Amino acid sequence: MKSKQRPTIRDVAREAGVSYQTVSRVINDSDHVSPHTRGRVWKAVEKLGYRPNRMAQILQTERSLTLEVVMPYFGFNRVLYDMARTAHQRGYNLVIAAIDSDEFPQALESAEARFIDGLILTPLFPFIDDYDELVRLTHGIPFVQIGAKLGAHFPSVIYDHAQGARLATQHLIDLGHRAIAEISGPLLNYDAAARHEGWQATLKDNGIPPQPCIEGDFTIEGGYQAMNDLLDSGAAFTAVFAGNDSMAFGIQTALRERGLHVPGDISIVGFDDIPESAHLVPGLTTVRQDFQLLGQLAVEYLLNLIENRDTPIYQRVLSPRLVIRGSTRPVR
Amino acid sequence: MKSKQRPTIRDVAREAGVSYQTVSRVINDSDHVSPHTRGRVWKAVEKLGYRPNRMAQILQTERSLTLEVVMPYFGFNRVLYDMARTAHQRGYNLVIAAIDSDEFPQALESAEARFIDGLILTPLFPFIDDYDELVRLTHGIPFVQIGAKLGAHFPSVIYDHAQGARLATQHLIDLGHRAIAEISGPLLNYDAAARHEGWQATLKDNGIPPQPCIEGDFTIEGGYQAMNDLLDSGAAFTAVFAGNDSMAFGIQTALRERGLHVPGDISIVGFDDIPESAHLVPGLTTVRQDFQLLGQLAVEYLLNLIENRDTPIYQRVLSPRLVIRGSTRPVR
DNA sequence: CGTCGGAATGTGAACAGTCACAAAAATTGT
DNA sequence: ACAATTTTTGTGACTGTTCACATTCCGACG
Repeated sequence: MKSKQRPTIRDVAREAGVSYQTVSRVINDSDHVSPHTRGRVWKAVEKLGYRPNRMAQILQTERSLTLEVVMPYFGFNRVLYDMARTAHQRGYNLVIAAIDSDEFPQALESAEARFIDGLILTPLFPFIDDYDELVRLTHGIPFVQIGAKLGAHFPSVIYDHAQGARLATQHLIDLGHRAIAEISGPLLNYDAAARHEGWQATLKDNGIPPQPCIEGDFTIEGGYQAMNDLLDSGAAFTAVFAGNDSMAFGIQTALRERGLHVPGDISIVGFDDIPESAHLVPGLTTVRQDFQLLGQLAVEYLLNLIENRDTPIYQRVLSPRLVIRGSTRPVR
Repeated sequence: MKSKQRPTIRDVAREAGVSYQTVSRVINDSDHVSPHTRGRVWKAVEKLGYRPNRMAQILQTERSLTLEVVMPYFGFNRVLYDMARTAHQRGYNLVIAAIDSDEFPQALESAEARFIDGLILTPLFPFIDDYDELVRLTHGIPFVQIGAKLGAHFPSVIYDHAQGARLATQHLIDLGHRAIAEISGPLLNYDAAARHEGWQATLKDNGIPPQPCIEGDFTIEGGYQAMNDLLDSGAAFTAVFAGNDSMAFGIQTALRERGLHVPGDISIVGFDDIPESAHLVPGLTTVRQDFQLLGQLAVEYLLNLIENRDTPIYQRVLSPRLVIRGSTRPVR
């Protein structure tokens, strides 16, 4: 009696007195196995504590039931867990490729070698907006991009950031503001750029001349720094549109240090509606995105692409909505 | 000429005019291959665009170079990305098992079947504090637990939360506070319980009678709710120790709504030092933990356990530190 | 009563590598 | 120059599973 580490399909077959192929059929829930045999096999599986060797299965089937999120530090960390959860519910695993942008091609090579079934991508340098080019790079592995450019012709799930920025800016204009500065996110980020354009367009549509804008980096400290720069520049404004809520936190601190009151002197609108924003003093008026939903939709779309070859290719665009709190007030 | 999908090691061998074993040696950077042959093989690899099939390698070697984080929703989401990054730097992948507590045993079965090399665990119901029991459940896969109980005799990386709570409470006492309430985290969470004990012990050490405590859930809304409950109970206090910063946000809102001023009427100390805390008004005095460091140390320890069989088993305890900001002030 | 159809089961050959050992080639010492 | 040694290369077997196809079994029907 040899004591092997792990029982194999053949051990189970011997135990149950059937062929290994029959065991394979049973564990794969295949048709054409008599209930009687099925029972015997399961009993043997139970008795030996047999678990199929996933790697052998993957080697044979070329399906790993694994999705990979390829993303740089910058961005969507907060959706990771929810994506993993959605994947798990459909029987998939989710692995994170935490890469620098220049490792993108290698990461995709590696994904192919590991039989990754699908990819969640974020926009990466250098930006690639061509579907065929992306298909080539991903070696034909189905993918969905989050945070893609509006209008991209490949599978993607995004928020309409320009629209969100329009809501925010119009809200300020409706309150009588005309001098509306912006602290934008990094403009080579599509989301940041779209918000920036929405702000610009809304000003223009309302006959307001161009207003000052400083580029931040989406962090609290970056917002703080940018607002100080803006104040130092001597620009006059009664309201600020912040590229995201984190920067709004820093902006608010910078204003307070200069003796400027929110919303008495300056109104602020943010973007994202992170949980803390409702509890700032005053509460932050902001544009809400549901990141959890975004991650969930992206994974579900990806799974459909994997499991139904004829799933159509589209861009799903979600509409953000304005949440009005205490940080905005009619201009004096 | 058959046009196979993917070139295999044998195709490369034929192309380079060597045996498949030699190709295997070259791609594994093994010794005893002449520079000349090595060159020929690499050229063939290049020419055919050969990439080793990871699944075949794993099947044979029983090493997947993959770590798995097994965790429920509750907890350490924010360290995911940093752990993935640390793993990546050492050539490992990281997969997330986003499970409910009752799926714990299945998750570990599955990990074994996928030849997961190491596990990052968080405490899960039912709590298991026995090393041998954990080894049994994990099928001998090396693991490191984060957020383990202080004094646990298995590989773990934690902060000393009781110590952090002592720093926070002593700080309030030094400011003259004696009526120091607590809004704790969920007490069956080890971290929350340790903070709670640190608070209690410090009061006792200073000859202060037991103070009111309400159990929250670590969320902003939970903190808001708990503080309202505390105020409704009619308890008298001049300071609050919050189980974490998120709850401190909710607590501050609740106090403000009741017309109580921070720090004028009530001082608050939080725990974690999330980035937003510095930008609350007033800035939140809190106990700082470096989550990034925690994740990084856990992954590094895990990799050592995997790669050196004789890595000692220990609990690494990090010391949090108090960050004093505007939310605490001497008692009136 | 032979044979036909369909369900149930079994067999050989992949899948793409690595390991252990055998064989050949190159290097060294005497 | 020849045996001893070392380095380099090759061969057979094996990892655990699924696929494609072959075979057996069993009742029903002409």
